[in-house]
Parts: sequence; structure tokens; C-alpha cells
Amino acid sequence: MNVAALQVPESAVYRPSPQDACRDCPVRGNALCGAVTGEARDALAALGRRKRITEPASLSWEGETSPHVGIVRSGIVKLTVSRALGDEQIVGIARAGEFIGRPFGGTVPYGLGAAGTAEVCIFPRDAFDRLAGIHSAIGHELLTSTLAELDRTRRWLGMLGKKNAEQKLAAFLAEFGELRLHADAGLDPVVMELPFNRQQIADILGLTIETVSRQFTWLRRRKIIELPTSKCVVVIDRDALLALSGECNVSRH
Amino acid sequence: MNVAALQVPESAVYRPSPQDACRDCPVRGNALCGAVTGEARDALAALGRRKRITEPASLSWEGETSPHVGIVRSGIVKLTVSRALGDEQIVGIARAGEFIGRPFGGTVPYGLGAAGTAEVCIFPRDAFDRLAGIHSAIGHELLTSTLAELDRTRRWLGMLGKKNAEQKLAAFLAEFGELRLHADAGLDPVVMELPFNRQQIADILGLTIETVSRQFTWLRRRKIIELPTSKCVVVIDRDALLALSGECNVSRH
DNA sequence: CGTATTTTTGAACCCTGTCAACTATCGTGG
DNA sequence: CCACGATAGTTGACAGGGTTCAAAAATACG
Repeated sequence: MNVAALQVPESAVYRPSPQDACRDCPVRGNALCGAVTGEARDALAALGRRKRITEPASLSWEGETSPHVGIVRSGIVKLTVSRALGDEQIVGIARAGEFIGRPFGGTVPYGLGAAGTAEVCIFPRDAFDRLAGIHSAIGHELLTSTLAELDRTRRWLGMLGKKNAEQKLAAFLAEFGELRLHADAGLDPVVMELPFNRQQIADILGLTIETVSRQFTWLRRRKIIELPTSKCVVVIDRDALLALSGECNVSRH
Repeated sequence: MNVAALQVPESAVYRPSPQDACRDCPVRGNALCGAVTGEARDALAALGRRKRITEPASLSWEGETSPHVGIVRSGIVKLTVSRALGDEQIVGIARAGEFIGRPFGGTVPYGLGAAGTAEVCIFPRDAFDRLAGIHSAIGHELLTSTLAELDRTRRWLGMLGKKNAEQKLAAFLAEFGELRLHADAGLDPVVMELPFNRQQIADILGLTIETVSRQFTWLRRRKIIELPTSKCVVVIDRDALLALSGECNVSRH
């Protein structure tokens, strides 16, 4: 899909003064950089550079030893594995506040690109590695977030494993809308703005664009969701969606 | 599958004297505990207890806050998510030397159980957490191994996404036999002893037992593998197997 | 040696991919 | 403002791969 992906033009990189850099950061407080304090925090702030990337552009390619690591400021960064020309599988999604890239050497076995438009804060990898060596708080924070990400990826794996298209899409919408978290909250319709087009959803769920489309209309016909626009989903019947997504954790013992 | 899983009997837990505990450890040198040195190493050694578990038994259940973390000494520990009674998806495999469990609080969103018989070295979670807080080498080692595991899980995800049954089984055998690593090594037949039965392979690949069986016989008929017993695979035509598994990384740029 | 379990094989059905055509949406320029 | 083309999304028909159900064969085990 991103065969002809272009490097981000240098003009897109700008550097505010250190004290401004983090002050207006949308993820201030709930990202790695917000969880560390004192010296480590200041050192990170001094290191970061903002970058804005839009859809066909990518941050790095599969198999590269990325010279940078980063934190998503806004938007969505997708991790992709290309299978054949024009056929890619999305193996991970990084939302605002999440860490991207591969510290401590080693190649990144997937490409990093924006879904829509994303803003990231990037750090030179070697400088970041050094910093993490000095301030153990960075490493610890990184560890807990990586463990959490691993768990999420494994849940996703359980989803792809044995579910039909209907369950996959329902689970995707439930996961993306974080419906399970607020399961007991009000039953008001939940409005979601998807940053993905049909093709990308298909790449996430391991389906084709046509099947995804069919499942959307099927959910609409059953009055479980509404589709004001193709990227806007209104969940009408939250319980039905959760039921379709197929309960896991049957034996919580 | 493991609905009636039993806790490991206490008699299976034994404690060799600290100096013996690690001396004869099969993963000595290539596990977390082997990568740290000095005090940290000794503290870990003093903390560890060996445990042996056999197939239907499990170490912990989905959703539990596990009181232990551990390292696999020998055999295979599978991470499973149960979908319905008798239907589970294997979302991870820990081999000798790999870390299992969830340090720093939080619940483990999957169950841990042996595939066949496995031997693990377990540590009380709270004591391990404290130790990791003191010795940053432990945390760092854990971080790099977790990052590596995350990458492997994402590769697996890419595999489950869009592959047919033939490609899935070929990729599984290639991955498990580490054929890709020694791709340029001798072309001698590679003998693999699978610790999984057909049902477990099906759970790993997101297929049914029948489809897995069919693909095995299909590979045998094409003289790519031989099956002396159902759990023993002899790879005759390594290249053909790798070709079937479907090359990724088309655009290494 | 007989029973239980696992694995293999067969046949029918159904879901999803494929190919194709149609519709909707959006931006551009006349 | 509308015509136009380009892109994205929807819908339909059909075929193929995988599941399901069923039964036979092979293996493990007492």
C-alpha cells in the first residue's frame, strides 16, 4: 500500500524552545515523559523534536534499524508488515501517549506510519538509550508500558485466531470505543470517529475490504450501529455489540 | 480444554540449596538470571524455587493477579485464552530461558500451562518486584526480552492475519524449527520433536484439528516432511517449506 | 488384548475471498 | 453551480477453502 511512501520533508520538523515543548503537549502527564520526573524529565524534554506526518508518509520501514524512537502526541501511528505489493497487515496501533520504535539496538520488524495525520515527538535513539541507562525511571516506565502493550497484542491475537468476520468487527469496534471499560456507564449512544478507512480496518482484522463493508451494513441493518459517514460510527445497542464480539474469559474460575 | 485444570501439588515444589539451584540449570547463561551479575544474581538465586508441571496442570489462570513470576527451565509453557468451554486460543509460547508472568502488579490476561511437561523456576512476585527496583540490570534485561517477545508476537499476528492453512502450518514448522535462522546451514533433514498435539497446533494457528491434520498429510504427500510419529516431524525439503510459508518483507527498500 | 484417545479421512455445507459493477463522496476546474 | 474524474465504499454472483459432522484408522494405555 505504501510502496511509494515518502520520507517526511525536513520542513515538517521544528523545534520549540524546551520549556514550551512540553507545556502544551496533549499527552502531558499520561505518557512516558510525563511519568518520569526531575532530571530525567528535563533531559527528555531537551531531546525531543516534534514531527507531523500525514497518511502516505511513513516514519520508518520494516527491517530498518531506526535512528529514532518516539512518543505519539496525537493521532494514530500504525505498525505494518507488508506481505506483497499492496497487501499489508497492521500488527499494532499506537495511540496518543504511546511509545514507538525500538530502543537498545535491534531492527524494527515492522514499518511505522500515520493513519490519517499523526503528530509524534521523536528522540535520537542513541541519546535516548544513554538517558535510559542513567535514569532507571525511564526504563521502568518503558517496561511497564511494553508489558501492557504485549498483553494487548496477545488479546488481539486471540481475536484474530478464531472468530468470524462479524465477531471480528464487533470486537474491533468494542475495543476501539473502549466499550468494555465503560460497560456499566450510561447507555447513551456512543459516537466514534474512526481514523481508519475500510481498507485499514480490513488490514487490522485480516479480512477483505468487501467483507468489512458487508459486516458494517449488517450491523446497521440490525440497528446495532448507525453510519452517518463511513468513518463515523454511532453505537446504538452497546450490549448487542459486546455480545457479538464473543465473550472471552469464560472460566474466570 | 483445561477446564478441570488442577493446581500443582505442593510435593512438586522442592528447594535445592542455593549454590546447587543454579549450577545445574539448563538455561544457565541464556536467561534473565544469567544475564545479571553479582548481588542481583545471588539475590535471584536465593529467591527461586523449582516447579515441575505436566500437561493438564496450569500455573495460573486468566485474569488472576499471579503471585509469582518465573523463568522456564525446560519444556514449553503455553499462554492461553479460553473462548468457550473446550475452545482455547494459544496466544504465546515460552521456551526454555524465557520469562513468564506479570511483574509490577496487574493481572495476567491469559492462563499459563505446560505443553507436555515443563520445569520452571518461580519467584514470589512482590520479592521479584523489589529486587528489580534495587538492581536495574534485572529491569533492563527484562525490558529487552519483553521488547523481543513483543516483536515475535507481532510477527505471529501478521501470520494469523492473512494466510491460508498451508502457509500457516509451513510457517509454524519453520518458526518452531528455527529453519530461517540456519537457512544456509546443511541441507540435512531436520528432526523436530513437537511438544504439541494436533489440537494445540490448531489452537496456535487458529484452525481446526482436521485442517491441521490434512495439511500435515499434504506436506507429507509432497515429500516436504516425513512423520515417523504424529509428534515427530522430519523436514526433508527445507527450501520448499520456507517457500510455502510465504515470504514477508517484500519491500526491504 | 480390549478400551480410550488421538489422528486421519471423507462428504456436505457455509463463510469469506474474488471479480465485477454500481453508488456515494469529494475536490477541481470550467 | 454543475460537470467531471478520481477515490472510497457498497452490493451482487460465484467459487474455493475451511469448518462441521461423521466415521474409520492408528496409537496409547491399562
